[in-house]
Amino acid sequence: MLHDLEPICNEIKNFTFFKDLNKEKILMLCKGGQVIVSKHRENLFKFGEKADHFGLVLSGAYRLSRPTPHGEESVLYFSTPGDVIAAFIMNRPDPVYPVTATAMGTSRFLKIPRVMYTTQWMSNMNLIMEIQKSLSTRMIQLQTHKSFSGSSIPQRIALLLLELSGKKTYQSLTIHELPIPLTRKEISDTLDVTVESVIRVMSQWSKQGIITSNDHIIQITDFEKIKSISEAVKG
Amino acid sequence: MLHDLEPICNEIKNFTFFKDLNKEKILMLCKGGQVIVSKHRENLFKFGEKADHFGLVLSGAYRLSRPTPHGEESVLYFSTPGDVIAAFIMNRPDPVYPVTATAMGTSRFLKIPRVMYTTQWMSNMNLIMEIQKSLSTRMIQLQTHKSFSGSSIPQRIALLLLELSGKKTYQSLTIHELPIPLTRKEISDTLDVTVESVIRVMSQWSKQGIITSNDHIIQITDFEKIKSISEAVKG
DNA sequence: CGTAGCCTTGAAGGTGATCAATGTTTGTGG
DNA sequence: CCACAAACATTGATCACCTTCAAGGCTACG
Repeated sequence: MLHDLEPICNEIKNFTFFKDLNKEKILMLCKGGQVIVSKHRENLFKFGEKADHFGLVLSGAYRLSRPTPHGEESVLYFSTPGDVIAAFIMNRPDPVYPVTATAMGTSRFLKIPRVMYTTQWMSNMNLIMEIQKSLSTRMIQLQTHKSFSGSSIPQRIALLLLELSGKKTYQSLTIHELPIPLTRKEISDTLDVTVESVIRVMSQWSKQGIITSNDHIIQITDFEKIKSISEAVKG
Repeated sequence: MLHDLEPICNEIKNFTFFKDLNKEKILMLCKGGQVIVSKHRENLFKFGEKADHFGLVLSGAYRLSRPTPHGEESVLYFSTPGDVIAAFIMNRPDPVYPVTATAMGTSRFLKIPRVMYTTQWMSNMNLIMEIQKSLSTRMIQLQTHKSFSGSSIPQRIALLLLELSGKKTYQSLTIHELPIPLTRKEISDTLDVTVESVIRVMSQWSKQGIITSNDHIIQITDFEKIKSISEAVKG
């Protein structure tokens, strides 16, 4: 079992969570781990299911969402490589997944049994700090989204694009490309509005040359314009 | 200094966070702590300020909110006695408060220096688990709110009342009284809608005898009705 | 006793949802 | 490799819900 993880070890040792750890320690933390390859739109786990694993995004991306009362999906987060998923509920009494995790394109995930968290992970001070840091970042992000929920749809889309473009590693001076391929539906589910509304705004922007989109890859071509829209105050 | 905390010790030793700790240990954790008495509408700290303290709600309640782009306040959480506030950002590099904390009526707060968190609190496994549990609860609650943001205002108010009534300790069979006195404005700021909308819905309910409110104390008199409104699916 | 915070009601208007129809792309199995 | 289904994108028309604006009353408190 441990030998299966050897190649993975090299892949993950540069992730923030493991930055100061040696190979042996990493193998300890991931003991019993298993690499899952997800096809596009395939679920890793679903909202409400018994949560007996947590894990690490290796490649691709996963969309974390929840069903709404109307049968829609409310997207809460886009997880990219290096993100730890579902860890923070592992020390609850009888945990269930608070979200559905769906692959966006072919993606890979290192699935780790729950006990590893409560025993190995929790006894590592550095790791605890990192987990709490990433948790607080997510929390603050959610709160930011909430505080913008009263804004107009164009403003909220602009803010989302800026937020996501900040995730990217490489930054060209003029063109900002989002690191994740996004459908209009995914954007609308993130903002909890209808697809039609998102399309109306974004096709307008496309015509005006503010953004470009090709095969779900969105580029911000007029960064300043998007920024000013995101900052607009009505009244 | 330590002697000042002696009486506080008895007050807090029954809070969930300290349930399995003896007096000495509690005094260790709260060393350097200081009791703050807040008047109604007084701020403990403000969004964006340098965060060098965290702490514990002793009595009363504090409303945690953030400013919105329109100059409104977006209420994120109501903290009641026993809640730990601002702890989860203490191990960030250069922390600022992610919310404003405002007293709702006269309230008391035990303010603890940041270093206590990174040194004492973080080295206590039980405490870490409790912190993570409460953090994940708050996180899930925020996510739940988000997923309901597409629902109608009556439905969202109903859900909020049910959620808050669940916080109460004593449960009469028929009448459910909210543990926190709430203004319509606070409700509207929690749901990020206008006061007028909230008033229109709630005065309707008052007339129909579904709820009663007196001096900001809200009682749910027809629990089943509120429940059915909260579960309504349009279409 | 005046101001500040909260509650209330009404009228008008707009933003975004809903519904419907159609085109495009992607993926799958015969 | 084609046919068909499924997911995604687009556009227009209609309308409800909620915001906005305005005006007034109530209560608490310095």
